[in-house]
Amino acid sequence: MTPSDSEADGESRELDFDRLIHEPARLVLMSNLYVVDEADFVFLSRRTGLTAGNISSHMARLEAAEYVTIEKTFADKRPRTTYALTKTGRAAFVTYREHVNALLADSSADQ
Amino acid sequence: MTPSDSEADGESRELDFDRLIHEPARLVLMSNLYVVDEADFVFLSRRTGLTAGNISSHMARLEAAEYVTIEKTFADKRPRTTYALTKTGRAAFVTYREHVNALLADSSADQ
DNA sequence: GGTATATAGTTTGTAAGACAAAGTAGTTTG
DNA sequence: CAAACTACTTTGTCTTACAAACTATATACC
Repeated sequence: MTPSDSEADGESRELDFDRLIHEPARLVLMSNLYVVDEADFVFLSRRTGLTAGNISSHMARLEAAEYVTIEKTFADKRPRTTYALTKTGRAAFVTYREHVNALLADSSADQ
Repeated sequence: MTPSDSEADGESRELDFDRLIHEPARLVLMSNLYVVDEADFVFLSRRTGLTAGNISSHMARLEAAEYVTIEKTFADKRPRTTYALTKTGRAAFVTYREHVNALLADSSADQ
């Protein structure tokens, strides 16, 4: 059987949501960025509890996908890295949220 | 920096949700199982579009975690594998859904 | 001045695991 | 009786998330 065989049915609960966002660490980072205009490294680190290495590498992947912009400046002679969602990133996040909600919505009809 | 440094702040958007459920394939399988009492292999295959191999291996992992039960019988001389959520699995799914909703909820306050 | 400590990150090594492809076991069809 | 189909399970590979190690600069201590 191949996955494309599923075209046959009309209303399958699909699993085609954005893996880049779905990954927990990035999901937390993106949901934090979504509610603000921008956030810096130290803030996100304190806020999420993610290690420095993970923030760095996950943000690099999000930047590669053009979901976030990374800006490096200096504040008080110290490096300061500021992250922000791009329009693409915002749109992708909204779409992702819709996918998740659609999947979880009808499972919360009962309870 | 270690992750435990984050204990300091009061209200961080945490990322401690159940990876076993979070994985897309398993999330789809579990959300399908959640709304019914039980479902068989063929039904889930058609419904989700997942390949046989993936259903098999993911269900094995869910069984190992005692989130689902796997029952093998014969129907019309053919093997028939039936899956169902356990109480533990149901509870874990509810908790997972709450975690996700909590994370995504305040990001949908604006829009 | 030099060396220890802190801050703000990036790079790297490894171990886990998701996926498709290949394999197994039995059944039906030509 | 062999080819094809059904209903799965096992295996091999490739990705990737994570922590640990590293880099670079700044400040504090002696």
